[in-house]
Amino acid sequence: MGDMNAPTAPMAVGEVARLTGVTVRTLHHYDALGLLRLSGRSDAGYRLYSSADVARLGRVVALRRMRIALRDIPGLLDADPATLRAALLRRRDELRAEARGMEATVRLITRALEEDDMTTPATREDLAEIFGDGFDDAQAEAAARWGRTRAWQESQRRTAAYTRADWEAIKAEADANVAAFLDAMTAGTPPEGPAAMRAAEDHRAHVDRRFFACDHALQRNLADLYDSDPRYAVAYDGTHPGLSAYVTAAMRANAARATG
Amino acid sequence: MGDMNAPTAPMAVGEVARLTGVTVRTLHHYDALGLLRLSGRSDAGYRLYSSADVARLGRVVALRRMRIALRDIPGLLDADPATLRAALLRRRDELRAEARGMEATVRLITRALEEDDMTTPATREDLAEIFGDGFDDAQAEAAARWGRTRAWQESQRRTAAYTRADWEAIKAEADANVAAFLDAMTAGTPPEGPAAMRAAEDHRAHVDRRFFACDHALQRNLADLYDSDPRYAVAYDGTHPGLSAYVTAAMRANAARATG
DNA sequence: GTGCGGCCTCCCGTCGCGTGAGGGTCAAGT
DNA sequence: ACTTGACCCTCACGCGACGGGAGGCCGCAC
Repeated sequence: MGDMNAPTAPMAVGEVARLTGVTVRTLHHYDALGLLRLSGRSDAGYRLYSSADVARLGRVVALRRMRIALRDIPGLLDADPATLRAALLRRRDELRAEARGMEATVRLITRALEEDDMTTPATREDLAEIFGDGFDDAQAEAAARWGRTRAWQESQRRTAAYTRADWEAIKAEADANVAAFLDAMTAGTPPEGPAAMRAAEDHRAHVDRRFFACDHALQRNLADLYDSDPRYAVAYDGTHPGLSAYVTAAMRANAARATG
Repeated sequence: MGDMNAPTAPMAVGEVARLTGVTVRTLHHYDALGLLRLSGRSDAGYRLYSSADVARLGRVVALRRMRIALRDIPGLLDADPATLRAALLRRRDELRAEARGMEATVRLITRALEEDDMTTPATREDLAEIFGDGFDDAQAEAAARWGRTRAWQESQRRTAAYTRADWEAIKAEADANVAAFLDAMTAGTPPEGPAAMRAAEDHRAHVDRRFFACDHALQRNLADLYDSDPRYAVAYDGTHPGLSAYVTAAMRANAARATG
């Protein structure tokens, strides 16, 4: 009366797909990767899945729900619990890191939205947040020292319109530049060396684009100014002693190289 | 004395890359996409970036830090604030959704780790969590009703070893199956229609793989059993009246189709 | 015999670049 | 004048996990 072979009758892709919730294309893909050593083919070439195959696929799907990479899955299907555990721990850490990255981006966008970052100038609070507290004091002191120079006035005029996004880009550029100088110094190359020259030229271009027209003659003046201003020494040497002297030497060497 | 053209001298890719913190390859890529209408080329074919180009690139980089897709960026660089705002809001929502997905995966892995999901049988608490409270009662009632049948005993023997991961897969399969029946019913197709036949056959295969050997003869018995047990009617009809009768009719039709 | 649905095998597309291969260009040193 | 060595160029493949379509065979029902 009952059909005796039905319970173990192998299934074709469509049924397996419906049973497991994956697409037919996915089954093809897994087959192409050799992830499923499926039990056979019909005469017409149809893929046939036994219930053991479907069970195996179920474990694959479970691992995929944990976002385990396909290439790691074959090694985990028949792994001992300790190996599996280690893999899951590692993947979990990676996912947490990714999620944190996403949330950081969400916060970045939120700030951009709240503060109309991209269109309105940054506030003093923004600047303090980006560059650290004490920014106001430094600003006032700088104004007192150099407020009458042309360069300062041009800088003031230009930076007044900078948005928070601008300032963040500026800080990123400045940080990269300091890192370049630091690399050159800790590598033991002299301030006249090619690495320091590149960094000094980058620095000049940075100042020129962001603050005031700064050719190589003015770069020499800027080096003098840095040397004469303890704020710069503190900023550069705070973490790495000797860096400020290295930087100003490189600036002079670069200026000399360019102007003769 | 000063070199008058330096401040506006266009830069080549390497310098721009160092200034903005992106790679040279990225600049090539943006150029290929037409994202940067850069000001020109040198005689040798070198890309030349004016400071305006670099400023534009800076805005591109700022948007990329917000994980805005490259294809959306051209439209946002010169967009009015409202458009930009809308795009940022949309992207933020997407990122939040992605982050939530990641965290859900993290929780999934955490549970798998804590409960040794993949190797040890699930607990009653697991089952209550997956299938809802009342699972215990239902289990006891079912045992009282059908405890002496062979099918029940086989089912008990097999399910005893199922892990939490197994049960979650089972629930996913069952949900998909119910959805298939529901689709067939709401589409107005009869219980003997092809869609319902597929769903009924899937259901039989599901039971066969997961619980007890279930051929088409036994499927008919199972339909009788469903009709006789108010728990099934409640489970199926709870959300969609008439579904349980539709399902058992389909089961009988499928059994008849297969056994004649 | 003729649909129609399901199955097959390629093979291109996705997204944002990384990473060569193979070859010109440019400033500096010999 | 020649050679480094550091730039720059243009292809073009690779990645990860499939989606989707073209073109064609298979099987069951009318």
